Amino acid sequence: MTTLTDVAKRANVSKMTVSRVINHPEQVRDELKQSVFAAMRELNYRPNVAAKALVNNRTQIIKLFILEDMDTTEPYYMNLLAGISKELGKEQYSLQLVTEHNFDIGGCDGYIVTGMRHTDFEWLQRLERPVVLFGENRLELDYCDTNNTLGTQMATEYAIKQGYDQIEFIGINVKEPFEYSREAGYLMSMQNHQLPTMIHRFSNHSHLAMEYIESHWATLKTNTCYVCASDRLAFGIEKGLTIFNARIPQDFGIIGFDGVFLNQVATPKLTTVQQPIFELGVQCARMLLTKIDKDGQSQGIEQLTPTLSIGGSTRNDQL
Amino acid sequence: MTTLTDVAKRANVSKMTVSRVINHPEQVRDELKQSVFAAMRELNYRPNVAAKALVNNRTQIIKLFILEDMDTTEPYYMNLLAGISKELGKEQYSLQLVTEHNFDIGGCDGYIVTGMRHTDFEWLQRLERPVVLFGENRLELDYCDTNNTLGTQMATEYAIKQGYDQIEFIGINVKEPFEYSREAGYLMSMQNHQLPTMIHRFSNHSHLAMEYIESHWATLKTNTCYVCASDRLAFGIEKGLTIFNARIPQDFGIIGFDGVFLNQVATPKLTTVQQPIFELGVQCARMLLTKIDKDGQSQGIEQLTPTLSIGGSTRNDQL
DNA sequence: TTGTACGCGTTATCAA
DNA sequence: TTGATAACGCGTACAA
Repeated sequence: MTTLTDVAKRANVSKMTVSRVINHPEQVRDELKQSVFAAMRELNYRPNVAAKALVNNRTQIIKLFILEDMDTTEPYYMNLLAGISKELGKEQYSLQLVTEHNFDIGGCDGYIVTGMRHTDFEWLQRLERPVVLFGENRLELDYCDTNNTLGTQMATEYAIKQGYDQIEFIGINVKEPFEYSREAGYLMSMQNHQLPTMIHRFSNHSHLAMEYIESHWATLKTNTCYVCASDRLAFGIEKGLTIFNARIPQDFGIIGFDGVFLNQVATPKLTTVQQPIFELGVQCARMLLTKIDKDGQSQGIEQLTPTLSIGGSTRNDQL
Repeated sequence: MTTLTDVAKRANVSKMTVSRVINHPEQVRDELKQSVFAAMRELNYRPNVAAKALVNNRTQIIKLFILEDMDTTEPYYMNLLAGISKELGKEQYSLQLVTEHNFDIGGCDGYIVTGMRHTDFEWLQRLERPVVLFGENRLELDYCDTNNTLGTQMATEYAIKQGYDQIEFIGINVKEPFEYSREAGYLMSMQNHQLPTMIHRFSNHSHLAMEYIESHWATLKTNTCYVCASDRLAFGIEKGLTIFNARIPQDFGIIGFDGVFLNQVATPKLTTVQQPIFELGVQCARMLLTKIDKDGQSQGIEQLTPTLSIGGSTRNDQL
């Protein structure tokens, strides 16, 4: 294993110069810098993370809190994790998962928290390291999320453009910001077009949406499009409609929200507001690293733009 | 932050004694041990992972290679990760994900590899740290996996017991050990009962299984049970049968394999061979940590027993 | 059984 | 702009 000292000898400088080349390159003459770089390359130098962590009083560890019951949101997370991990890796950080299974102790340099409900606010505030949330909040905490309002606006506008007569919103009955934002997007678009609104809410389980369709089939009007707050609900709506052999997308349209996995296995595939989950992971990590670097200074919020992924559950050209 | 030295002072011993209490407790008198423990508790001592890593020439990092395309297997992995992470946490290890997105460099103490195909064998062998695979292999590499053969035996026996006349296997057309083992379980059970066997194979996509049913509907015999090598295929079979309003489970039975997510969203819910994914994660990590501890010594294999999760896609009492 | 001295690889401080 | 030194917290080797 090559160390700083090895590189220093090879380049005929002190090890401090090598260290500076890495951490404060502006303090070193270009000439020296070049020969140090050369030495590092020749010796295939890799900094020792542990030594660095020790002297900086850091752990090089980020904890990821997953506060929601994992079974309900699973398909989602691997992409997030991949994004986070990619970004953390760049600065030699590694990851510890904290779930319901191991609410453990042990140091870290910062936290990424997903699935926060407002009841978590209190203990979150007591964390002694920088925190970045994945998911909207209205508590002045730094976060990254999809632009939820924009997402449902895109969905609603698309439904309108495709000529559906009624456009109804199938929401999740939680009192959380992401849901308010999604409903707001729907309401704004509808009001802009002076269309009447209708919102139904269920817990985020496909069978509840399916049962709603089953029990209300007689009263449903054709040429309705359901804009849903999640793919789970959209999936349930689609299954419900399929039971009655409803014509999708001709007589009923369905648009989901998430765009991870479930939209793909549905038949027909769901048109859905696709969240840029991987990029959100990258951004979360990026924001947290910056925050750590700046001694916990607030980093504000970051809202990424979703894309509307067109599937077979909506008409895709105007009548 | 309390250090070894702080604890030592409080307990009126040298810091080496404290260190020994942690790493070689058998070398310390009970009396001293007690007072050291007391001091650690009072001062809320937490070992400094970086310092430990530095002196031991370790990184306290485990890399998790996910070799398959993440989109195809997603729902699966979070449970695995949770299990791995829980076990690693106990010994202050943290995790780095290596996926198609970041095939990065950087040291670690060991590897967990999932989704290995036989073509990966060569470069895997060149890894310079202990490796444990998640998933069967026949290359003498240490691994943890579900007992795949037992799983399909359980499924097949159950189908027989429920009185289905034909029992056919829907396999994945990959030449990998886990698939051979699953097919073997089916074949063994069928032969034990002197029943005729039938195997179909598809890539692991639900729509392929669905299309199979669609195109062969006319020739299908009622009272057939499909034992599938994955929930994806089972899900496709079920969708295909549903198109024709086939009566499930009365006229057709379906049994999947995996038991993560997809079986839950299917209607009716799939009877499936449920893999103990979380526990497999724990075992993988456990095995790897032991292997690291024993200087890379081979740890053999570990096969955990799956459970048959009964859903609505099979009859659940004998005719 | 317990303690002392030293080194692990890095960075900050201060002096040159 | 560069270098010498000390320090981070812990574990090994050796001495007591």
